[in-house]
Amino acid sequence: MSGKPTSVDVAQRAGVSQSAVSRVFSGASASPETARKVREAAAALGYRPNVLARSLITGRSRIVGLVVAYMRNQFYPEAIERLSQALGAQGYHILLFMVGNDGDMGDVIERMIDHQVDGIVAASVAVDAALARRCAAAGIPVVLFNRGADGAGLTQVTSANRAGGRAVAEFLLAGGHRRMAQVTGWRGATTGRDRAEGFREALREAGAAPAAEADGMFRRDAAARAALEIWAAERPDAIFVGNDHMAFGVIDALRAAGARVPEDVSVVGYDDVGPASWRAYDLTTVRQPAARMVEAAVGALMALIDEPGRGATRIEIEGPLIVRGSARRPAGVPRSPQEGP
Amino acid sequence: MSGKPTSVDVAQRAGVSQSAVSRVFSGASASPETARKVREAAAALGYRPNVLARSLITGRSRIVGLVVAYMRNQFYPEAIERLSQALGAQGYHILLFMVGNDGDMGDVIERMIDHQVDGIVAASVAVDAALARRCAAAGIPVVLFNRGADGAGLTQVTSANRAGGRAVAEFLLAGGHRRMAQVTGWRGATTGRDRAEGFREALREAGAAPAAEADGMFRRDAAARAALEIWAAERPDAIFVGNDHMAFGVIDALRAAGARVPEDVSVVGYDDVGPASWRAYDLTTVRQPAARMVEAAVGALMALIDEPGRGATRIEIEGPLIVRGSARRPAGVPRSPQEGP
DNA sequence: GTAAGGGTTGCATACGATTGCAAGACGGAC
DNA sequence: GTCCGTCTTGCAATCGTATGCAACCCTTAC
Repeated sequence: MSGKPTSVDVAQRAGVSQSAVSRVFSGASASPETARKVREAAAALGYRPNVLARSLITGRSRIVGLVVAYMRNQFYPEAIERLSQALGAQGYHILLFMVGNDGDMGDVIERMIDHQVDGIVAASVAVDAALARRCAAAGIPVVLFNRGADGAGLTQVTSANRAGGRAVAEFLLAGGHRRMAQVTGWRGATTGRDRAEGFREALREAGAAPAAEADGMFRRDAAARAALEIWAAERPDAIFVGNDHMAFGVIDALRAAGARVPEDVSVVGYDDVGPASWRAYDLTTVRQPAARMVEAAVGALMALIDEPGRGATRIEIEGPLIVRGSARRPAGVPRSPQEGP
Repeated sequence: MSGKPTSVDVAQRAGVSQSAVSRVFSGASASPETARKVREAAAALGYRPNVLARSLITGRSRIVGLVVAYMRNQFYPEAIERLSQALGAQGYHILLFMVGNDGDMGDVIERMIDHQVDGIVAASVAVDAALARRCAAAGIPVVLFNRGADGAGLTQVTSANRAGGRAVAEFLLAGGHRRMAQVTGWRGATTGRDRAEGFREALREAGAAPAAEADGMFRRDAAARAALEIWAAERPDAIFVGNDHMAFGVIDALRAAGARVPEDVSVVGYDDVGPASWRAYDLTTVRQPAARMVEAAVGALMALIDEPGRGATRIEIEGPLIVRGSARRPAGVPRSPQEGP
């Protein structure tokens, strides 16, 4: 009784067995009378169940591992904030892992398994088939967030990236653009690829093709450089950038080169992170509905935890094109109404 | 042997006792011969020690709880990224908690204690004396990051906020500004208060005083509104904003009101987050050296974990004023050299 | 009055590791 | 050859909780 009180201490004080205490706190059946005595004793002693001991025996930790790669893209802090809330509401906690872009993902997975996490959310991180197998072998469900995986057969939640890319192309076409380039997200990521392909596809259907393409690697500086080269070489009248984070860099670089946005060149992004609505950028972009994506991801993860045999699902959440001032608008298309305070 | 292999399985296969396996993996002494046999058997079986069982008995989880309030200020994602690395290097993992600004901090602390975290890092979160006592009673050291606490007697790591505020005032004075206002960080936070006081102090010593003051609450929109009111009423020639996150909003608002930055009004921020160096803002600001602050915080936490009796320390890390284009420069003062790629 | 049945309760064991203790092994000094 | 000290090693207890099993109570139906 010197350190933290245990269930035994509570049992003694309440005049019941240790099992009774356990049952009261784990929700198993107990008579109202017993429950009352136990709760009173527990309150008097300041008892709280030891989650480690509980996890050790039940095999469930009520912890989910969260892997994130690149926090400088504002989309992820925003998503993490929401994930934290959604998982918290389900009684889960977050064990956070950050990996470099080329991350030693294997080690991270191993450490998550060590901690007996009940599930894993991998945000914008590559999980290959081998890692997926390790998790499956350990009985730990995985949900990919904002990234797909090719052969791994994992559940994934993304926005409707292809449709988003198409929407951008159609918007630019309708706006009378003729020489449309794109600085794509990293080609090694489904997210980047799908957006780019949707864009290309819609152009093709209109009998057009991108005036230029370059891989921005999801990195601001790389994207800015690529955009400058394209600007110098091709003088496009629009550039579709694979995400907002890169688009800010592209706009800065274009302006530094003397180009006016959108008078000389339209720029469209993807994500609709906070700064996209800031006056300095006023970015036309495709919104990724973080709230709904998180909701779906958590829902899918809970389903997998409850029913391990369940097959993989691919969830795509559609998001609207948010029309602001960084791209010339087709006649009759108004700015999107501003949201929030 | 059906599920995950345990130390008993390894022991059997290696022909040694279970204790021997434990000793090999917990770094206790063992003969080279035994160690070899154990490692081989473990490798063959794919054994990894169960950290829950280990924590249960040792009382140390090698997990630190991280509490964060406001991820929209880029400083925190950046800091978290570094914290993750620094703690990882020490063999610690992060259990992440996000709280609203008015957060139910009590609940969070309780849940951290439940998980037997070895330490807590509270980033920009208010920890009052009562909560501090709870942690002390549970034997869990706490380090405040980027925020001080008044009566709680906790170890804290901040930048030299008062000195930073002074530096801004001196820089603006030297630049010939005459009507200097400030939009402070939240007055309820030491960080916001100290910066504001340093600023005021330096003005006073020069025989001046702020032309206007308002509390920006560390929130972008509140700061922007406050700045607009000040601009309309006082026409200051400079505004010191309590952090970069608010400063971006202030600049956007001023420009929207037709003011040119810095020709009509200089704006200076605090933090030097990533976007401060972006062309659209090109913000003169006081750098908070996140790397060194994190290093200090982790160092302090490790010291407290190793030596629980240790008294509280207050660490202040000095950061330079980064001179860019958002504020008129004194003659002869060059822009700060650009860092990084 | 007795049997059946549902709901509570306590006993004892299990989860998978760490660690104090005592016994064994080995080497060196005398 | 004996004695002592150091290094290994196994035994067994321990961390704090969950849970199967059996005993028990009480109610209801016959």
